[in-house]
Amino acid sequence: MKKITIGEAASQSGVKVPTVRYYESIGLLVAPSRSEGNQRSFEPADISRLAFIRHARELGFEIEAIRTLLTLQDDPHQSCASADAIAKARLVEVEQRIRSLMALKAELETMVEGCGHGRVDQCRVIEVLADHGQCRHSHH
Amino acid sequence: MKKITIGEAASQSGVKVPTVRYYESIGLLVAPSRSEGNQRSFEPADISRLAFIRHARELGFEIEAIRTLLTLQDDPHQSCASADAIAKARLVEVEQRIRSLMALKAELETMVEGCGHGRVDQCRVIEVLADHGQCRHSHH
DNA sequence: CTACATCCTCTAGCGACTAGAGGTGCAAGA
DNA sequence: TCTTGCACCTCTAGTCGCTAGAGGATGTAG
Repeated sequence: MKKITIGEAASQSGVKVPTVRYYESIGLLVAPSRSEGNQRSFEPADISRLAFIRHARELGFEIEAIRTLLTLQDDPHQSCASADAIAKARLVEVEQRIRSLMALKAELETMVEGCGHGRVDQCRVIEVLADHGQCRHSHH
Repeated sequence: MKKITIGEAASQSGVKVPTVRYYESIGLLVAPSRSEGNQRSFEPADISRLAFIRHARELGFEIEAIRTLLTLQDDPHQSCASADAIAKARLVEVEQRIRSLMALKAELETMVEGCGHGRVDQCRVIEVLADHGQCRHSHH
């Protein structure tokens, strides 16, 4: 077996070197074997696992959710109901976040459009911030 | 003058009590006078300031941006160009975040729809996570 | 053999709070 | 007046998911 250094594992998976060590430290990655000089020696499966983690992080899953997803992946005979539930929960979160950000966007646009670029005492940005009652959406 | 306790200031501004103390500790709020028994005694202007901060935080402005906005508010004769720039920058951030979340949403929907609710080895959720190449959008 | 990149561990820091310990102040009811 | 009990005080440490830096060891190319 060829030895994969942490640097190679990092560049191949797209996870940074300190982050790889961090994932090992929190038990998301099984501690790899070491070389004579105490350097980590990864295997191809570790790189897949790192790529999995990275992708899940990019999709906004939390570390604990990823931990669950990884244990599911490790035992392919289990029902995928948990994986499904985690993904669905994440979808709901994302949808809520989008709605909330759309409301924010509308608010910010009003602020920016209304700004006459004059002095602060006529500035709509400051004014709206100071008075929530001027918002069109009350629930952000 | 009537004395406003931290609890009243908190409930009237919608900022939590420990958060009010936190804002004072980082200098976002001028330290209020104290009662004989060393308890904070706020004034109405402090409540407006807290409400301003809260509103700005809800709109996603960072503390340092809020610090700038507050100094602008304190001096109404200044140009509001800075306030305008801060709000515009925040608007751009929000727009980017929305685009990114829309891509995520699409990805998550594909995952969830494709899940046959069977066993993990056929689960599309796990499969897509393991292989970024299956994504429709490469740039999340 | 000498550079120099990469690796190692460990601690501390980021932002914006939040939680808890351990103690004091104050107002209202018995 | 006393007591109950909530609200207040300070201080430290924890949250999440890394990231940065110190100070030293290892590995490789010329």
